[in-house]
Parts: sequence; structure tokens; C-alpha cells
Amino acid sequence: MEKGFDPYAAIRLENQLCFPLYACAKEVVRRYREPLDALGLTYTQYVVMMAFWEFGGMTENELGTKVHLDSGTLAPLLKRLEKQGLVTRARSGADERRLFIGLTEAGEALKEEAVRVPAAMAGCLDLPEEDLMQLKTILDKALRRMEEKA
Amino acid sequence: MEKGFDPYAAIRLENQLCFPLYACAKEVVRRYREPLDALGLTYTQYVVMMAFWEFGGMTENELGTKVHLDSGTLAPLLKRLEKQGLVTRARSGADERRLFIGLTEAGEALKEEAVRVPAAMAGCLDLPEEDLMQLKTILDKALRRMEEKA
DNA sequence: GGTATATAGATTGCGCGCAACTTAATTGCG
DNA sequence: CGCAATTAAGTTGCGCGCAATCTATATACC
Repeated sequence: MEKGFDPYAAIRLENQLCFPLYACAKEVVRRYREPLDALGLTYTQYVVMMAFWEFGGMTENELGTKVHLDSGTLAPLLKRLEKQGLVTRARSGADERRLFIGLTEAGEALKEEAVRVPAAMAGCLDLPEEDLMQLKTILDKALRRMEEKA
Repeated sequence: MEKGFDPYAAIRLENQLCFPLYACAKEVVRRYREPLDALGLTYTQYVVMMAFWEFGGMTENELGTKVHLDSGTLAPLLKRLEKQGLVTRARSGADERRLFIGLTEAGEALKEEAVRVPAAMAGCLDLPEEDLMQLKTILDKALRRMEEKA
């Protein structure tokens, strides 16, 4: 007996691409929690700190572009990082609208702990090396395309 | 001149796999907002409703397994869906701990609108068909592996 | 039957994530 | 110069997402 045609196939969970994308991302972020707890950072804060460690201080706006977050998320997050003593927040002299965020010594020093996080997370996505590389290639491409046409 | 070795390469944003995964997922969910607003659903609610449309009523626990969400997220979400008249919530007779959730007529009817959402979202991930298929294959595999070893 | 254990779901608390809006500073342009 | 438009950041509000905790019911086992 032939399998019937399902007019609702488009909304079957197993036919979704975005659902595993969403579920995987959540699960991976969840698994970052343990190693990041040791640094006192959430995953989002860790991403923000990576931006600073790599590029140095910058304005909130530049940061937002790099980490794909807006002022509604970043403003309170940066205040929390400031309260933790990891960053400084100061208005830019030239343009008083801009907020320049820089690393404190403690923030810079945390890099030494953070550099060991990726090793602790290796194997989190339990996939063959080839899949991991393909996944990264495709996701990077997708992100670039979505940046182009916001 | 040769490029110097960077001892912090592991925490450069561009060397992360999880960051584009996280950023892509967020961006895609954000883009679901417009078509889903018409149905009065958030992305998470849409995923939950897909589970009901495909499998029919079930307990909160079974639902949680299917959509990878826990009681802390589902309990209030299901109450909101109930308030919207899309689902019913009732204790199971056999086991008073269990909460059986079923679709109302309105919930079932919403399927007709929802079935058009995927078409509206096609092209959201602006990638060649081959990449989309590979992406889905890899993400499904990753999700299955992570389910195995919770 | 009676007590320990396990399970289902609800609640609390906190940090995103983001749309919508507000405020303040800057730029553009006649 | 003067005023409109733009821009940067902050605020508000709501819905996740999830760890931790609590409550109630059910099961296990003596």
C-alpha cells in the first residue's frame, strides 16, 4: 500500500531545517554553561569578551555589529560586565553619543582562563571532523548572506 | 613575512563553530516573526503547535521530549496557548501528575494558516539547495547524538 | 500498610533577545 | 544660522530558556 500524500508535510517537525538549527544552538549554549560558570560568564558575555580580546576596545555600536546584538541586549549586559570589573564604559570625547567600552586589567587577564574553554567544549558536537568543517563553512556563509540583506 | 602564531587563536570569533550556529539560529527565529505574527504565535509556540498538529494531543512531558524544552518553559507557554484558545490542559485521569494537552478546534484550524508559513520562509537561509540539505543532515545528526548522551 | 524514592508539573529568579519607544547628540541642508 | 533628519545608546515590556526548588502524586519495597 502506497504511503498517502500528506498536505501538511511542510509543517512536520522532521521536515524543518530551522528547528534543528534552533534546538542545536540552544543545546550547545546550554553545554557551555559549565565551563563558563568557572569564569563567571554567560555564553553571550563570553562572545562579547571574545570580541574585546580579539579587537580591543570599541563602541557599543561596533560591538553590536560584530556579535549580532542590539542595544537592548548589550546595554544591560555591558553594565553587568562593568559591575564585574571586566570592562570600562565611557562616553567618547569626540561624539558624546558614543559609548566606548574597554577591557580592564581583570578583563584582559580573564583571557588566560578563557583560552582553555574551546578545548573543554571540543567534542560537544559529537560529529566527524568533516561534518564540523562543512557545518562551519555553511553557517558562516549563511550568516554572511543574512548580514548583506538585513 | 610570515604570519605570527597566535596563542589565542582558539578564542578568535572567526574560529568559533558555535558562534555562527548561535547567531544564525537567532537571526532565523527573528525572521519567522513576521509570518508568525499573522498567526499570533511566537517561534517557540509555532514549534509546539507543529508537534500537536503532527502527533495530536500528548502530555507536557512527551511534548518536552519532542521539542527539547523543559517544564520551566512549557508550563507558562502552554497556559498562554490555552488563554488564546488553541489548546486544552487537563490532568490525566489515570495519573493525576500528568497534564494532557490537546488541540481545540481553533488550534486544529490554525494548521491551515500555518501550512503556508514554510513557503513564506523559503529563501530565508539564502543558500544553494545542496548546502541546505547538507546543513539539515548534519544538524539532525548532531541533535540525535546530543539526545543520546544527555 | 507505611515509609522512602521517583516522577510530573509548577514556580522562582535571572539573563538574554528583540521590538518599540525615548533621550540626547550630531549631521545635513536650505 | 536654524531646523529637520539621523544616529547612538538607554529603557520598557514580554516571551523565552533553563537551573533550582517546590508540591503533589505515584511507585517500590520492607
